[in-house]
Amino acid sequence: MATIFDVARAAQVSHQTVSRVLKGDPTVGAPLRERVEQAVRELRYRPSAAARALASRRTRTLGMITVGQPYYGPSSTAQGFNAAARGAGWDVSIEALEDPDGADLPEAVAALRSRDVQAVVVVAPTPEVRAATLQVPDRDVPFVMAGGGDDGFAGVALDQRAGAVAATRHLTDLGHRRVALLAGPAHWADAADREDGWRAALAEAGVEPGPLVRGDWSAASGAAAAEALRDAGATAVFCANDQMALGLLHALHRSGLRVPEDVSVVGFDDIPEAAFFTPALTTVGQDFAALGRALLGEVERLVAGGETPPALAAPRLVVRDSTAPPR
Amino acid sequence: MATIFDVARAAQVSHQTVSRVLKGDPTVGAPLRERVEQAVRELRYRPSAAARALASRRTRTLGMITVGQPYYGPSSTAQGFNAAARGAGWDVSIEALEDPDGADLPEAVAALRSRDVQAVVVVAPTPEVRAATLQVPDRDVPFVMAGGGDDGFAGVALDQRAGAVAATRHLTDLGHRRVALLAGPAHWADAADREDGWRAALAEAGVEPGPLVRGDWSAASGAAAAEALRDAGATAVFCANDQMALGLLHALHRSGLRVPEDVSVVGFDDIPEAAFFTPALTTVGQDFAALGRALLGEVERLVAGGETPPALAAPRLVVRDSTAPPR
DNA sequence: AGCTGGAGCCCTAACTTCGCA
DNA sequence: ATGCGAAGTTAGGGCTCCAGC
Repeated sequence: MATIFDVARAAQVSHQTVSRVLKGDPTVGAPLRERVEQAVRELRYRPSAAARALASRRTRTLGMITVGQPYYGPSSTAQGFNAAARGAGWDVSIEALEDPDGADLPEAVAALRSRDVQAVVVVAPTPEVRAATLQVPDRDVPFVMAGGGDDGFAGVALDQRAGAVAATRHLTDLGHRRVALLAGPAHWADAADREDGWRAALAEAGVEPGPLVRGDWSAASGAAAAEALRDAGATAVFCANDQMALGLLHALHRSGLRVPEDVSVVGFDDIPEAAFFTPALTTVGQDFAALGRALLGEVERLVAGGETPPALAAPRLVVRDSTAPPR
Repeated sequence: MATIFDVARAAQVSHQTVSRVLKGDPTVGAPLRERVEQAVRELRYRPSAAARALASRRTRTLGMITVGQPYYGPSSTAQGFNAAARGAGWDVSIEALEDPDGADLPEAVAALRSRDVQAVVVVAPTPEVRAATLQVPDRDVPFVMAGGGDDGFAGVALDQRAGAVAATRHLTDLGHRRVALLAGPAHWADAADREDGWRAALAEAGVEPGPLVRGDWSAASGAAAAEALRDAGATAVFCANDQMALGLLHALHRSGLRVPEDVSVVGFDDIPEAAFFTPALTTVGQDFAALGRALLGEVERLVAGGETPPALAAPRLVVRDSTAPPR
């Protein structure tokens, strides 16, 4: 590969001038700039990221840690973050954890650190991974959590609470007085926010909170919750994500209960498949790509001291066929 | 940060000895090795990846390009690849393309090249992205395609054809004589393999191929295909992925046809939700994590000249409730 | 065999020099 | 002289590799 000196020789300038042209320094005169740019093109010169990092002590690299199953939300968030980062000239180094308990987190963080990433973004952090992250010695770069910061972490999250309020209010507006929550796992920030919203909307409507059953985000856990929900006499169930709603729909169908005639069901996330559930799922749509971009905004704020990223749009209710007034 | 010289001083050896200990060189004597290891621990020394890359001209970094929607299969494959790569000491730099037509591919490849990645893995390459990849000038590192190589690319794929044969044979064994294919998009390697398997199994059973309708992997396209499939009188449909099967189930239900009584449906992939479709979907399970590991194996073979990775386990049929003998 | 020393990888940052109003 | 804009020069950054001892 050509080096910066080869380019300098070809353009008959010093290597420093080449460096200046590369970074768009305006103090380089037009004629020299031309010559350098042409030499770069002719030699197909690409600067070496390694040498740059070594000399400048900045790697222009961010670390991204993903956790758990490849669900739609986290995957979309990661993708949005990625695209935004590339657009801003960042390189993204990824570490996919296999263990939701975070057993492989130290190893992953070590790998990112030896890469000298300038910040780390954690997507879909389980409570265990959050805790493990706190244990990391010498956290000398910013960590940003997708899905809400706390415990001394920065974080960015969509307004889950507002989404949950919209979903629950939709049910009370339909006349439901026994509105259950099929919640996400305890200690997850996302799950807690959705639970808060559910409680708030019910309080506002003057309705006692219905039964609360906890799942683990999976369709299987949604199916497993069906019996308890039915026994508790819920006429409507707000599910903390679409997968659990799918499992619930499945189990209700099996037990002979009809949706929405016997029970109304609302999901959360609006995964692309939700419109094709049977019946089509009423759910809450979220803009994960925007969340990804916001994560990058927060990272840049922490790294370079930019301004606070603009607030994210609130999730919006998408009404389909799985909700109706109670009988 | 501590440098290798700091460690050398603390351990009273030369920096070169430290380097040897770090890479596990057996020519270092036990006492020195001890001293060095202790100094490393005490100083919390981590080698600088940038300096290493610069000096050794090897970055120990792989590029991964992902394309399109975050579907379960590709996401799982990416995750498996990632975990395997970290285990083998590779760093993975990721580029998520937003445009399935590959408009942002050159930019992504340029980013990876300036990072001096030693190989590039492309997950879920659309035909457009394959084509765009061929246009990349100076492809000086190996490119490995997940989902089958050709056009001068290396590739690793699960045996889609065998899976498709199993799915189709299951339907003919049940007595179906009019077995349709809800195919993936034209020109996708995966789609073609599944189509081949369908044809082969039908030929073997002495059954004329039923209608073939093409979708785009999405549930929406599966729903859109329902009418054409019904009009063609198919009693069974093999869908090239689970999402399209979901859309089909949904549309069939709406039009009053019952599954499996009126039509049998088989999917492909066995996404975690498939067991909770209504009815539970008979489908073909694939080990995406193994595919991810095999991708890494192929990369290492190309980079270091290792042995050919072992063959992947064949996909296996998972029979649930969406298939039955024709009436 | 077991260890040390120095050169070199490719850049950037800081300083220096040059030329001209 | 004075100052400033536009270039060049030098010194590392932290490691591996290749002689040497």
